[in-house]
Amino acid sequence: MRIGELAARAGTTTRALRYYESRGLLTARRAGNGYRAYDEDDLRLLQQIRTLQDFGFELEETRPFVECLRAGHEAGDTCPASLAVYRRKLAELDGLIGQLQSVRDQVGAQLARAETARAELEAGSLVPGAPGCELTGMTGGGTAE
Amino acid sequence: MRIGELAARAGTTTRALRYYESRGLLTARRAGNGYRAYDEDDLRLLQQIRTLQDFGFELEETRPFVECLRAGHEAGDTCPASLAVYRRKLAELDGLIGQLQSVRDQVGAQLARAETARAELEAGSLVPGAPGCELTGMTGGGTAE
DNA sequence: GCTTGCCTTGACGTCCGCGTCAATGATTAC
DNA sequence: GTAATCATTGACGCGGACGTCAAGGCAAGC
Repeated sequence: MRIGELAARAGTTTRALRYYESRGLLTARRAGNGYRAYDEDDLRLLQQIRTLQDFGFELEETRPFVECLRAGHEAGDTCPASLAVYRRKLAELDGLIGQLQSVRDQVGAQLARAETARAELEAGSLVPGAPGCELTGMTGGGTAE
Repeated sequence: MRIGELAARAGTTTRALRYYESRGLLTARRAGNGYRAYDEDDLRLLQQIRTLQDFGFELEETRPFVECLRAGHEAGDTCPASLAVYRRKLAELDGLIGQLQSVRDQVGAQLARAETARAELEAGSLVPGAPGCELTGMTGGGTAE
């Protein structure tokens, strides 16, 4: 199997495969003409990399899984180093989710506050003799788009 | 106020301020010597930018807030465009949090599965006459770090 | 032969928010 | 005077995972 076919079968690009090779993952043997030659095992390595990449793992974090497969294990996550990466990633995800949730709550509170403030401004602007604070843009409740 | 003082008061760097200016946010007037000159209003603009940046907003997303303040409003989030950014950000955050939660759950499940598989392998390897599947690395339950 | 399509290596571009360095000029401290 | 600090513009670097282009070699169909 050549690089184009492998890339297609794994749903990625030849550029990515060459990049992985440059990083020391997914090394390929060469055919007589200099073309990279891959087999089904390489496809499994690549699928392992892609799965983890889709999860948001960095390339370096996939290395233990790849090495585990290269060592002959039937799954890339049976080796201790892979489990350690899983655990680190879980902790990292939990921390990140917590941060994002916190930001989400703060932004939500700001939105609620600002909406209330605007509603009061608009109510005031409808009263005769209200102060001259211009309400630029759409004054109605129109939702853009 | 010159650029160094403004940066210090806002807890950022002169480089960041020049970058904001290059993006069209936070334009400064110039003193006779060519130095940038800022006032308290600029500090408020900058604080608005920094707050949103700390929330993870992209620079472009802070623009409506800055323009709102420049238009004379007492808060940057009273204008409709700012509210729209808040709402988009909330939706974006919700989507992202959901994705991360999904990934977290999948990684957690993979970890549990792999741990179980390893436990069974180790149990098997303790039995005389077990197949020759090498368990490389730490075989015990040692938690690294 | 010719064209088309795959392959090779090498190198620069992308995105974003700056960091860092360089060379030079203004201000301030002593 | 002079040294230290602050300012200016310009330009390159970074990280991560590639995209994209260039210039050429190899293979297959007609």
